[in-house]
Amino acid sequence: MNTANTANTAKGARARARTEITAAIKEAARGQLAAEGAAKLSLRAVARELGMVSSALYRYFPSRDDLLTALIIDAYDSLGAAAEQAHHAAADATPLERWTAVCEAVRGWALAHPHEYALIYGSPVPGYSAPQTTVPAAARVGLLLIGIVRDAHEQGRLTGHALPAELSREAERMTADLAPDLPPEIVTALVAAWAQLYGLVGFELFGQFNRVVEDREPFFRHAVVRLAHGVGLEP
Amino acid sequence: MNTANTANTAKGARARARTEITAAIKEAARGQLAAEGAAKLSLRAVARELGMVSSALYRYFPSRDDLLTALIIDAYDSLGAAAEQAHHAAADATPLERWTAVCEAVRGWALAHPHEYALIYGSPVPGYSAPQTTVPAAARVGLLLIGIVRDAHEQGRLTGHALPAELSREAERMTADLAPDLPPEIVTALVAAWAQLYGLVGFELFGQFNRVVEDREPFFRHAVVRLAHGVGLEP
DNA sequence: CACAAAAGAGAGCACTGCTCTTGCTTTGGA
DNA sequence: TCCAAAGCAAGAGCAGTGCTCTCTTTTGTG
Repeated sequence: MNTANTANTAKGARARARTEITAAIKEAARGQLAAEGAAKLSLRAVARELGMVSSALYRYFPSRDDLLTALIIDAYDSLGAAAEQAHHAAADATPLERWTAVCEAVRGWALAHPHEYALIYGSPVPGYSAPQTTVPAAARVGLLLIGIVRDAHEQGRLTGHALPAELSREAERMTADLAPDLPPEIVTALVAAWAQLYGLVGFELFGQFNRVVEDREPFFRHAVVRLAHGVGLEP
Repeated sequence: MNTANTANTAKGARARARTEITAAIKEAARGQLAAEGAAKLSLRAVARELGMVSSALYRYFPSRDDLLTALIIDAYDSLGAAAEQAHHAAADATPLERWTAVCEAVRGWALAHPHEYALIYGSPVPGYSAPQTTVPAAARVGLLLIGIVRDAHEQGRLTGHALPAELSREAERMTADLAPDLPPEIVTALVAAWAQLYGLVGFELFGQFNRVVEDREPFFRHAVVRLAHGVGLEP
């Protein structure tokens, strides 16, 4: 997959055609995904759209689930890129403003790509267990949030809340894994806020807010600011 | 001629058989759901398991999606019942304790019925739009949380946070709909916490916490207490 | 009892993911 | 340059799916 970068032109025409066709397949599949959802993504329909026969597709993706996995990775990357771009555009703002910028970028991307969002943050596909390949792409938004909180911490703009004793071990473990330079209570709150952010987005996207929350943008913005407060970010 | 009874068996044998078979179908479908997930729920397999032919199933459910809808309603009810039972068991405790009891019941039910949880809080099925019939069942947990917060409010154990001006209209609309006796800032925070709760549960269930949060029970408990604080519940 | 309504059985349609075999084209090394 | 090897597309075919239609059997009731 991501091995054909530098040697792209050096490789023969065949290899180039391969990456091109692979991209075309993903493109067509993404189209079906956006139109009908993951459940109705049909290899045969993709093949038809590309003017090939269904069995030819198996030269590029060994199974339907592998195609889905490729789309999942792309979706994570697309979401991560959107979040990073929003963060970059707010680079000079306060940590709280950068936090909300990233969160709103996540929401915006989700609303623009509902089926792709459902693919990565909805129910996992049948027997599929997220391959390790998705991890780096999936981590991008989280890393962004960690970075924002780290900056706030360095600026002395953080106030934590005490942790219960039963959680201290796990909090320290998570801290060592994710951000050893931050206090454990902050890291814990950050991880929870990370999950809660996707709760807000998912509820809006999957219709749970129908007839409950109507004017969602200000609601989301406020919820996300309160989320930041919970992590310790001060205005 | 003989026996104009039908008083004790008001519905007749046929109607009873119908409800029995309907229940058996749902039961078998639930089994497949738990074993393989919603995507692999096959009408034919259900029929096979029951010793009927697939076409006979259509006398009970007009389509596969209708079967799924029935399972969705049952799942909402099962989750709602679990939450209500946990709430009832903690009836004499403080609002904060009742809050955590309900939240932990939701998490426990989700862990015990992952595929059913995915059915109701994961990505919606292809073209399906939640029929209005699911609403009352879906609302049970939310009503429970509203009731807890209302009790806390009556006991004077609530402290709200100011809302931004852009949100005041929507906050008042939601308050009028959901809990006119509560302050709008509380209702807003409550709705957000409701969504965030499912973010926490979903991330654990769908594997987003893998290699991130290991000891999840204390993490969840603490997160849920902080959630309650965010709504204004004091210990 | 007779008759209409309800239920089951079976065949069949259009579709799916996937495999296997058969030819054709490109490629890289001798 | 030539040629075997590898890559690729096509087609047929298998087992499975949701769903519809027709036909037969069962069953409750007038």
